Amino acid sequence: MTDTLDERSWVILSATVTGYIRMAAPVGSRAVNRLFGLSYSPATIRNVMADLEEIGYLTHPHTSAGRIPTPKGFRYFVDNSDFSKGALPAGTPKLESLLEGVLSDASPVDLLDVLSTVMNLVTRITHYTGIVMESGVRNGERLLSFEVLPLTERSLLAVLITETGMVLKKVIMIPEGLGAAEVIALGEDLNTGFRSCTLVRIREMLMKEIEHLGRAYVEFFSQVLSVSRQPELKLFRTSSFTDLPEFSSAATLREIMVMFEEEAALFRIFEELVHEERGVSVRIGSENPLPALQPCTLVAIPIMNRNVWLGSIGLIGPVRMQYDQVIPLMVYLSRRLNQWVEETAPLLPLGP
Amino acid sequence: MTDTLDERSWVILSATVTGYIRMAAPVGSRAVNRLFGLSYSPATIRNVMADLEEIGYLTHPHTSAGRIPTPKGFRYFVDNSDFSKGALPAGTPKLESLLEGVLSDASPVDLLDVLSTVMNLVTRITHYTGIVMESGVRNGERLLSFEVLPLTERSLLAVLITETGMVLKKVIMIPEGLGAAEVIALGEDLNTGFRSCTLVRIREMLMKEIEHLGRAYVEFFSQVLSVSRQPELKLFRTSSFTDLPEFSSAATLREIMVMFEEEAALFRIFEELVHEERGVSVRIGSENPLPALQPCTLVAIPIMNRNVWLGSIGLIGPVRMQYDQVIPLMVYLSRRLNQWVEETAPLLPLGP
DNA sequence: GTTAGCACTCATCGATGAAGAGTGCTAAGT
DNA sequence: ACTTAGCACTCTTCATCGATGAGTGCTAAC
Repeated sequence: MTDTLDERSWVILSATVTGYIRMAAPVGSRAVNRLFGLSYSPATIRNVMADLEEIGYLTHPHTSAGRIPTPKGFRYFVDNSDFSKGALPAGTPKLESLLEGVLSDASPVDLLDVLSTVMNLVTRITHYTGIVMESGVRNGERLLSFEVLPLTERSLLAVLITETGMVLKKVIMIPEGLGAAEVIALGEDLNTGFRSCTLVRIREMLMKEIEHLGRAYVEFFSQVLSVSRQPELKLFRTSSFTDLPEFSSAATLREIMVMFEEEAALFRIFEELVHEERGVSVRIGSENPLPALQPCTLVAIPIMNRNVWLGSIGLIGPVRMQYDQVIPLMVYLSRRLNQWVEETAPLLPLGP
Repeated sequence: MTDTLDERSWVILSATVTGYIRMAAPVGSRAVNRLFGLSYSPATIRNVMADLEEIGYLTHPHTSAGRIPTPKGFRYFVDNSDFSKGALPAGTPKLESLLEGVLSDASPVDLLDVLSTVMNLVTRITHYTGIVMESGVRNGERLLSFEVLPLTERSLLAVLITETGMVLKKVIMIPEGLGAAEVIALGEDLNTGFRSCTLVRIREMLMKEIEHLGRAYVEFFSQVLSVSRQPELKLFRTSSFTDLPEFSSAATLREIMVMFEEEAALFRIFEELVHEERGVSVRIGSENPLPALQPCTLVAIPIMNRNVWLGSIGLIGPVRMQYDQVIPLMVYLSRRLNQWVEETAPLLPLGP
């Protein structure tokens, strides 16, 4: 499958892909010849293109049109290009200095905010849609503080803070047969008793305790146990697709918009990517699971702190994405953000 | 301006508007006559329509087309219709029971979540775009708890909880010349000293104190003072516009998508609406400030607790919105949600 | 093995014209 | 005086047609 192309074929494939990225339209033999000043004549290029089409790297919308790279063609292009010295998108130096500013007085405790700010900037530069995701509850985290506060006559507010600064809150109805003061005292016991235990461990221990206690206590504890935190997802510049000719029809735009509303599906994608790759993931066209993502490329990186997944950021654009700019940019972001997290984040647990 | 129409004109205006809402296309005299079984002949209707056009309630895309209501026409229609006994949209009974379920075991402490759940349901029924907004810091709120917790060697986490259950958190760098323990003790003083003072008051008092204290202390306090909370905004089913013929062009869709990314502008709109009206606000077409909102109608209600604005919810749809369904629905939601908040919310402050 | 030449294909675009919906006016009806 | 039927007229929509031009694939010459 992954045949290695000879030099000439590679040059022509590469030129076709680059041309298509630039023009957003099928590129013909003549265009490849002229645009890239190749020494091969259009006729030769045509022959090579026909070969490339046979291996499945290029297609033909119709007889008299130029060639379009297939996802497979893009994949070969991405895998075999050396982007390391590629020019970052215009505005990157500015981004870098802004990024340093953002990171210097922020803490990973506010990860979602920081990543949002970053992707906001990034989408301004790249003109693709940005995604920021923060993973949900991380059960391995340790308890930093647990507090129960009076809210109304019948309810209390339980606030649970983990060592990474995650704040979980939950309104607790005062169980029948218990007074507010009693419940608060109970909360204080919990706070002192379980401090710096992991959340899973606390749950386990509470489960055991529950048997020995009365009904009312059980009710209180089970309410406490249900404190959780949903993963969060934010999108930036979803309107970027409206600028692209291949998404100029209302129908395709509709597909995209509907897809962006399926937060659960998007979340799953990032979850899967994290299990597969730790660096920059590139999913081109049909490599994406969602139908609506098939005309798109997703470039994503996870944000990790010592093997614990905190969240991810990604860019979604057309298949003819400016890989030469986006990939180096994401490599850079991955390195910088993960370094920042490791350096400034509160300690994370080692075991589960 | 607000001429009162005679019976016949009103019937015909009303039929035209209703017809246009239903057909999404200019409606002609014949259609009005047939569709609504009016006793006036097409010719008469034509005459009346010409009159209505002269007063500015209807327009003409071109000579041989039917009539379209102007925003002014819609406004008259909305103001003079009695929607009170109008049928709620299909699925409303189900919504009501779901709503009761949601409200029964939720607290206004999680207002954003609750409103999000509600609007998620509502947008499923109405097929319009939903907006949920939670207002930001409410300085009049009283302090319920303030806690400083160790996070890393050089930083602490300050967690501030207000009486409405809002949790504000902020990472505080340990000021030079102070130890972590000292800072934590300082936080505890603050907690006991200022409990149940309003946030503004606390800020005022801290400002005064600051003068008497050393550099390091000042630094700590000023970090604490900067704790704040941004307003939040969520959109639901923005793709609803893709189903409407009047937004079927990619260009108009683009406008809509870009507008929905302008969170600040949307926020401002809700802020202004709250100052103007306490019930259901209806902004039709050109009555909206944003250019991109001109082909839209916004129906919004604020969520209040004793004159304190907690947030808003709204529906955005085409100008030819199903007012007869949406308005009663929003009236109902306004009543039910505000009642719920007043009944179950933690006490809110009276003065500033 | 490479390239020039040429016939052929096919999408795009503008012009043309028929169809159809709806108006506005006039004149007749009540 | 108000209402309605009739009819010419307007203007959009849609399909058809043909010209245009880009680009290919093949063949034959280099």
